[in-house]
Amino acid sequence: MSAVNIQVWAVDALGALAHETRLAVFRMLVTAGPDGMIAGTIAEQAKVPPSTMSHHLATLERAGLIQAERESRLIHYRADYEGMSKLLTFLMKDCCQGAPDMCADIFTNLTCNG
Amino acid sequence: MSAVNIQVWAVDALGALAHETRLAVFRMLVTAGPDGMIAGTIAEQAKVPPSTMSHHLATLERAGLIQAERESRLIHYRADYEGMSKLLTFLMKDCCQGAPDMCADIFTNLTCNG
DNA sequence: TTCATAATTCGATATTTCTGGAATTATAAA
DNA sequence: TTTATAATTCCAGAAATATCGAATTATGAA
Repeated sequence: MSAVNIQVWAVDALGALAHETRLAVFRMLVTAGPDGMIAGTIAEQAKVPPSTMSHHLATLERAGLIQAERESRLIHYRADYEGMSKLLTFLMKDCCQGAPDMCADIFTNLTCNG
Repeated sequence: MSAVNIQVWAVDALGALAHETRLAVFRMLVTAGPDGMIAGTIAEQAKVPPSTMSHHLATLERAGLIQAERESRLIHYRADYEGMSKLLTFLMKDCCQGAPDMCADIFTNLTCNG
């Protein structure tokens, strides 16, 4: 996941998020924090059949945006903060180069309390 | 573009970027700065036929990530910094809520000179 | 073992997206 | 008006994604 061209990976990660259900799930897991959520609960909350959700979760996991961990019969999914961070960093790098003004604007608007 | 649910728009914007050629074009335009680039040049640089590129440019424009402006026979495309900023802000909002630690990390790593 | 539960993988269809040559539109020069 | 250039839109086939019931795997309890 790290030897390959980062842009190729970014396309994958963006594609994983470019879906109504998957984006909702990802946001759900990010706000759920480190404990994450159980597969079944995720499917239920998103109102999607388990088998469909399983595909979506696999897509997000392959893209390095979430992580799975089995605990007996349940599987916990949690956001992969490193992947998330990597994607955001990648997206921002170029603006900084090409349009530092706007980059500054973004930083101004983005505080954890705003 | 602003009355509709922002998550719906985000899915669209992410989808627009989730393509090797389109992501490359978008980055090209971001680094090109406010002058932007001409459609033909973009197609040439990306090694893609004009008609194919036209579709991709339209996709990015519909998603609010780039803007087009005709100047006689040429059409200039430039990055839409507002759209970009909106997308990044949207993606970050949740992490701040769910994982302020990581959010802080991202901010630390992201400076226009790093 | 046998049964029950949680989740995934299989398989087959439906839908969406991608691609690029041909035709068309927009603009300007001869 | 005629010709040329830049770009888009049309169209149709190819490729990739999405969906979800049924079958399967993994785990634990009776």
